[in-house]
Amino acid sequence: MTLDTLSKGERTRQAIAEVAYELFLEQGYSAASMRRIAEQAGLALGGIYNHFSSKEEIFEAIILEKHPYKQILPVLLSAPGGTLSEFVHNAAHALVDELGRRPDFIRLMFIEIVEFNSKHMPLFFDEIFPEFLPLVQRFQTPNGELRPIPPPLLLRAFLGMFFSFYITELITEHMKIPEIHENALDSFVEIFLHGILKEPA
Amino acid sequence: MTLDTLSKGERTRQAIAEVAYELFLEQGYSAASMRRIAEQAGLALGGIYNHFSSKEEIFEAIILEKHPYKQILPVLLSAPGGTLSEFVHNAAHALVDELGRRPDFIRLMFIEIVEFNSKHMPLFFDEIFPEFLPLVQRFQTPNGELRPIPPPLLLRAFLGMFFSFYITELITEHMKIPEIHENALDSFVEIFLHGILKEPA
DNA sequence: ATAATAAAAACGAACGTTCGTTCATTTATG
DNA sequence: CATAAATGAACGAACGTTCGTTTTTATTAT
Repeated sequence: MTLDTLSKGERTRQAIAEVAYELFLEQGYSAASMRRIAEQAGLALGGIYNHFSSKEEIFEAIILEKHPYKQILPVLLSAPGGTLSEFVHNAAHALVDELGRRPDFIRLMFIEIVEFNSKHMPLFFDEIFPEFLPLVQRFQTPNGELRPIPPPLLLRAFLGMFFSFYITELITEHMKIPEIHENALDSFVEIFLHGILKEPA
Repeated sequence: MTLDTLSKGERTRQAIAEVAYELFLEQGYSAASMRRIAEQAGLALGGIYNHFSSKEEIFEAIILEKHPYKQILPVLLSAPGGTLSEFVHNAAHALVDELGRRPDFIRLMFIEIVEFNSKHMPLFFDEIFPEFLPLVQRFQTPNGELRPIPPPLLLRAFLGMFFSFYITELITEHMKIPEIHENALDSFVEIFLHGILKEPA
């Protein structure tokens, strides 16, 4: 996985993807040109096509690798918490913190929605969701405190809930009314827990 | 304001804006071409430039006219409610309902963020916020129940809070866990009221 | 009303760029 | 030495915008 063990081709491919990622974030998909990607990646225009068959294929590779859900996975996997309630609380805070540290992430979602009408999302969900499932299964014991909700649903609810919370913060961050936001995340956690637990926490 | 009283020029201008609005929503800003706008608006390519000096000027006109905040204004202005709490409750529900009826609105915001990095937003806020202020002033009496918060802040908090709630719903709507969402809006209302009132409702 | 007239609007070809992609060729790699 | 990678010119298409011209509109004088 280090630089030396990678073939020349693989290194170039990653350089292209990395540069394209930055340009897509800066300018959007259409406005970021193949010529500029090639230039910044340090190779000729035509050379890109030895590694990707089209511009959209570059974008698809980036979506799979850099989507916020993918970036957030290790953060959630390492969130502490003995009980389910503790874990949800910690995982939610860890997720929102991490997203706050990397506001660029969310733009990739926006770009996909605007320029592709979410057409890559089914593929993405199929690829990424299995990686999240161990999180859920950890607490899904036969007589546990969890209501019998299918794991994919649980997962989508969690991600949707706290991803949306982050977007909330993003939009309202410049409004500077701390009283309103101070405990908002914990309110979200409460609402979510109330939805998935047999007995209220 | 009827069709007859409008000059030919004004009618064409509106037709262009209307068609461009739909195309921008469908394809994004860059991908929607001037030729296609002209074609669908029923005039020649060059004719557009008798009414708009550039493609971006069309987008700016659309932002001012079709931005969700603008569309939501009359809905809020006509929301009933004797007390502030009642009004906030009704206004929040009216806003979320109206947005739910028109999911296209939110795409315009996404497009602006992705393709223009929010560069039109300051202009937009200056144009649109004064129109909202009567809403706030209605309840800002010297010894009222409202904490002394500057009206623009109050306004931004309200719009941010319930706009974000709508986005939440948008993202999680296909997840189908009704238990979680049933009373979520009222939870938002509670949180918001707790933030702006001297005494809890 | 009708005709004259100046202004507004529509036309469509053309401009210069830039786009994503291809390809024959050369260079570098393993 | 065979294969992978890089080259850069070239392709056709599409882009936003301009411009000289024609047509339509709205206003004025008859």
